[in-house]
Amino acid sequence: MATIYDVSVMAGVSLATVSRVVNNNARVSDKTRRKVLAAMEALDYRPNAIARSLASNRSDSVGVLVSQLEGPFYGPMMAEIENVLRGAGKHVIIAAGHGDEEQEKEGVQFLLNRGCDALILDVEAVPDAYLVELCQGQTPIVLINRYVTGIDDRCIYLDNERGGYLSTRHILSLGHQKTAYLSGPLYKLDVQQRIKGHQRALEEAGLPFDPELFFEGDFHEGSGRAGMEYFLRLGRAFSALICANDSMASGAIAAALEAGLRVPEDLSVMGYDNVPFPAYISPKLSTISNPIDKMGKMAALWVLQHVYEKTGTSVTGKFMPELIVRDSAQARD
Amino acid sequence: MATIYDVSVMAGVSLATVSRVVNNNARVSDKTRRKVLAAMEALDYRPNAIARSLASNRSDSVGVLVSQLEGPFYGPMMAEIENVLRGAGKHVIIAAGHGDEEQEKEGVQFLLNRGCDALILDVEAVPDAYLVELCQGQTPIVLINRYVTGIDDRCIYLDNERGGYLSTRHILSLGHQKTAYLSGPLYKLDVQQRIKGHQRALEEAGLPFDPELFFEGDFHEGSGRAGMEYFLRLGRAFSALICANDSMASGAIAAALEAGLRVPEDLSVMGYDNVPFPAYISPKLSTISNPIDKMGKMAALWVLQHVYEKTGTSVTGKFMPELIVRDSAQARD
DNA sequence: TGCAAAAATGTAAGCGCTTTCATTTTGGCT
DNA sequence: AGCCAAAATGAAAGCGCTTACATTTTTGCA
Repeated sequence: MATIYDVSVMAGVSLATVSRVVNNNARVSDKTRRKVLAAMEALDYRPNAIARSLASNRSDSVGVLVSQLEGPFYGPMMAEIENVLRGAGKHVIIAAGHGDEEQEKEGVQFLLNRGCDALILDVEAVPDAYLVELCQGQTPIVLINRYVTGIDDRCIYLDNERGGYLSTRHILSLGHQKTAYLSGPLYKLDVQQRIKGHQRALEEAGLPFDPELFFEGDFHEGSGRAGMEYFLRLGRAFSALICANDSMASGAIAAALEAGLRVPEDLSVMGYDNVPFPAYISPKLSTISNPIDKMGKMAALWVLQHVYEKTGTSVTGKFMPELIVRDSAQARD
Repeated sequence: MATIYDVSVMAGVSLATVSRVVNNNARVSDKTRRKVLAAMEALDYRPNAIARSLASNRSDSVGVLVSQLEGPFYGPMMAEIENVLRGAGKHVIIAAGHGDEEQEKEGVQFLLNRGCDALILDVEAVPDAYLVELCQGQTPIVLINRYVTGIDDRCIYLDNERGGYLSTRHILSLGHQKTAYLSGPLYKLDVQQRIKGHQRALEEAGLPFDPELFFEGDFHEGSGRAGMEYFLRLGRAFSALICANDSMASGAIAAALEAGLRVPEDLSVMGYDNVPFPAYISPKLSTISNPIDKMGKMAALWVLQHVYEKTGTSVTGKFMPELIVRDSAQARD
């Protein structure tokens, strides 16, 4: 692999000059530039990103930490981030935290040690204090999908309380009185918020929250299925099931169908997140939009503005969920 | 940020000694080791990965290039790769090629320039020759989801011809005579292979391949829908639709249902890939397994063995698809 | 106790690049 | 031609680490 030194020798100039034309950040006479470019071409010279980072203390790369690589949720987000950043000539290094505090911290360290210019974090297991401290550090941080007081300006998040509210209000407006709630893991803040919204809607309608018709799942299809089976075993009547995400809703629907229930005729089901697939199969899932891709884009734009000093659209942190009415929920007969 | 120099001063030893205890690759007396570790602890020392890479010419990271970050297909693969590698203390840098030759090449360059110790590539747009040449280079390469003659030992792939064959044979065994085929982009090799298998099954049954009942989609739901609409508009009778992947199958089913057809009563549908979601919604999709996650794992193991010299399970390149019978295809009345 | 071999540690030269500062060249004026 | 500021270029000191090689210390054993 040719180095900058080889180029400088071939072009008959100094290292500094080659560096200047590579980085295009200082005046170089046309004649010299042409000589250098020719040498670069001839040697098929590729700047060594590692050496460049070490010397300049920047890497033109931003680190992204997500909970999972698989699943329908994070993919679009990563894709958007990559898109925006690549468009600006920056690169993305992705790591996974697996919703585990240790692994999340380790992932952050890894990205930091790799000299990322900024970090976009979707973390759920680390405590707020850790994040606040992280934000004091050298490397700029953006949080996605999480709101932490004290570093509001670094947070890009969905109003999950409102989403929970919208979902339940929709169900109630269809005339349902008895509803079951299929929740995500309770330690997650967004899960708690969704429940809060759910309860607010119930309260507003003068309906009680029934702790028995509540099941804590893990956001995966399997637990949706498990939740449905639990509710069925319970033997309590309910005409609508409100789920904390689409994956669990899918699992629940599958279980319901297998148990001989018709959806939505016998049971209305609401999802949450609006991930792609459930829109395409029968019954099409009514759900709450979670513009995770737009949030990813926003995070990338934040980085572009605050780290790479590109100007552009102003960055807003709070996103609003919307009700998406499809076929899985209908009016109660 | 503390450097190795700070640690060496605090511990009263040389740089080299600190480096030795950090890397744990040369004998250091217990007493010295303890002093150094104490200093590291006290200074909260974190080795700078960039500097380390530059000096040692390895990075403990492997680059992964996938076509897309979103969608149900690559997530599980990336997750498996990350899993295996993280378990071995290695890290993963992910880039996206977007199925575009230029972007794929650029992605490869990026990963190479970042000093990855090895590359795992899922590329579709670059020509075979490019890959063969790449394999001559310094950095070890593994190809996933692609078979290239001449570098067979670097390829981890699915027998797509067999998958196509299995899918169609299943449909034919159910008594269907008139089938439509919803293909992926024809320039892709795996797509061509699936078609070959399809045709072999037809031939074996003495049935003709009907070029009119053939539609080239793009692997996304939308084109599944479009394909279905095209077939419907055509007005030709067919009792089964064989799709080149699950996403298009989902789109096609949605369109069929909207057109008033019942699946599978009026129309049997086969998917391909066995991605998670369609298993959970009605009708559950019959499909062909594509163990992309296992292939990812295998690629990671290959790297572990050939690059980091860990021994372990032997690595096999060719994977066999399997028929997965669920509800979307049934015997013709 | 003395000595060679083994073990531990230190020295210093890079890895490939950026960047500050010094030096040389250029070009516009008089 | 001669002068000077501006432009172009070069020299060299790092960035934080690894590692070959040299040196010192320890160990085992006669």
